[in-house]
This record gives sequence, C-alpha cells and structure tokens, in this order.
Amino acid sequence: MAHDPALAQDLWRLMMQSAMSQVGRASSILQQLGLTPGHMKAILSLRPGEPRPIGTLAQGFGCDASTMTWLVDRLEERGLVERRPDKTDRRVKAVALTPQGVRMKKKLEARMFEVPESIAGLKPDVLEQVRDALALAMSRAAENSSMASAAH
Amino acid sequence: MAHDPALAQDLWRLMMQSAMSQVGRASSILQQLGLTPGHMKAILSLRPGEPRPIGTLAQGFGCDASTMTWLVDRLEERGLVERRPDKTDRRVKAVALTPQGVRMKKKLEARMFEVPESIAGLKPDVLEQVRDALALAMSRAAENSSMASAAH
DNA sequence: TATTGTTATACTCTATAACTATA
DNA sequence: TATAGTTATAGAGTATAACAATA
Repeated sequence: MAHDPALAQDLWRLMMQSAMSQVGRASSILQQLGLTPGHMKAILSLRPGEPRPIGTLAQGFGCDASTMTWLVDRLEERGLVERRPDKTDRRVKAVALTPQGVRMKKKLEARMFEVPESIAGLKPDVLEQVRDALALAMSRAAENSSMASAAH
Repeated sequence: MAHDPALAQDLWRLMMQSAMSQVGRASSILQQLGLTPGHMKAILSLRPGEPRPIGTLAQGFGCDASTMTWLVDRLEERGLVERRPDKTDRRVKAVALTPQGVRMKKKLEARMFEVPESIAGLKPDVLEQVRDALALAMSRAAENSSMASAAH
C-alpha cells in the first residue's frame, strides 16, 4: 500500500522522464554511428562466435520471420553479419557477426553503456542508495509484470 | 570525477533497464487503447480548450508539416481531434481535441502516469532518497546535454 | 506433411518537392 | 514575395500470404 502518494508520484515522473531522455540519447548515438534501431537490436543480440538462426532471432525480436530476413539483408549489405549454412539442417541459415560487425558491436556498446558524468560524479553513498532502491523497485515490477502475463 | 566506477556502472545499467521496461509498458498501454505512438504524442501535447496550429505542433514534434497533416488526418478519422479555421489568419488550421479526444486524453494519462505498486509501496525514506538523487542526476544530465547541443 | 527461410505484396510512417490559398 | 497547409510521390520498416527447399 502507498505511504505518500505525492512522493511516489514525483519519483515515478522522474523515472519516466529519465527513460525518455535515455531513448533520445540512444537515438543520437545511433545516428552518429550510422545505424538504425533495427541494426542496433540485432548487433546487441548477436555474440561473436555464436551464430543464431533467423527464426530464433525473429522470435527474440517479437517480429515476423520475413521481417528478420529483410533486416538481415540490410545488415549483410553493410557487411556487419553473414548468413552461414547449418551443417545438420540445411533449411536453417545461421546469422553471424563478421569481424567488422564485432568491431561495430564493441563501439556501440562502449557508447551505449558509457556512464554519463552526471551519474559517475554522484557521491558513493547516494549512488548506493539509488542503486539499491531502484533494484528493489525493478525486482518488484518484474514480479508484477510476470504475474500479469501469467494471468494473460 | 568518478568515485566508484563499479557502483556507478551498476546504477547506470539499472537506469537503462528501467527505461527499457517503461518503454515496453507504454507501448502495451497504447496497444490496449488502440493508439499509435503518434496518436499518443499528439493527444498529450494538446490541451482541452487550447487548439494549436498544425505548424506549431510539427515544430514541437520535430517533424515536417506534411507529416503533421497526415497525423492530424489519422486523428480526425478516429474522431479525436478536429480542424478549426483561425479568425484572424485564414491560412492557419488550429487542431482541437473533440469531447471524445478529451476523454481519451484522460484515460491515457491515467494509465500512463499511474504509479506502479512496485514504486508506491516503497518506504517513504527510500522514495525520498531515490527521488532526490535521481532529480540531481537528471538536472546534471540536462546541463551536459544543453552544453553539448550548444557546442553543436 | 510440417518447417525454415524467401519473395511478392500491401500498409504505416516519414520526408521532399510541387502546389493552393491566403497574407 | 513569403507563409500555412495540402497533395503527390518516394523510401524505410513492418506484416500476411504464397512459395521453395528440406526435413
């Protein structure tokens, strides 16, 4: 149950605001690297030396197989991934990062997960408090949403 | 300067994670209401009794005037807004929420800004700490980004 | 016969350029 | 001549349905 509606409302507004600003930040990074959101999602979900079939990727994206075919075409044009035949089942095409794709993944992650000075500069005790409280809130939110999807 | 890189990194990861989950939550609410992100942005930026010209809306959206014409067409089809001629300058068309649009705005805001139980249930002192630290981080981030855009 | 991935096609959202009607 | 909005057109991204190759 709620202890102080106004306080919780303030915090929630701030969390939404920070979410929005991080979306903006991400899209600016992508623009600088010449990538689309689709490129990013694919590059981040592929790991060097771990090719994944088109169907598996599509499932992870929550999109259609034909959409993934289209996206992989775009990534291949850019030289970031390549299709590899599967030894045991010749119907499946595994998507693998090229060396260039691996370099782009590193560059992207470095920019994406770089801690802004505004965060890094906070005092350790403040950092710790926010981290712990946010972690708590997130874990409770995860419980709720999993309950919601289970009920669905 | 950074005090404890690992701590800051943890927090930043949590903030990104929470941002992503809030984007997902928002898109699920929109789906339930049968709205697109464009509908949402327009409805939230219009206030009952305060019609706004197409050009002004486009500027606020950071999009083209023709794109806004298209979006207003979609909103009019749904009966959520209407175009009104301007008395003093007959070139401008002011976009106003219809009564149905006002109802949809209220429904959307109620769902969108509703504080999840996972947040509302936190102890007041925790709420206060997170709010203050997040507010501090956000205001510093705002300074940095305005400096960045000024340099651009 | 069922499954993986592709192709053909269509729809949404976005932008640019040409146009209209006002100013 | 300049401005507010529209229309014509094109491109990116998404989905559905029909199809090919393989299981």
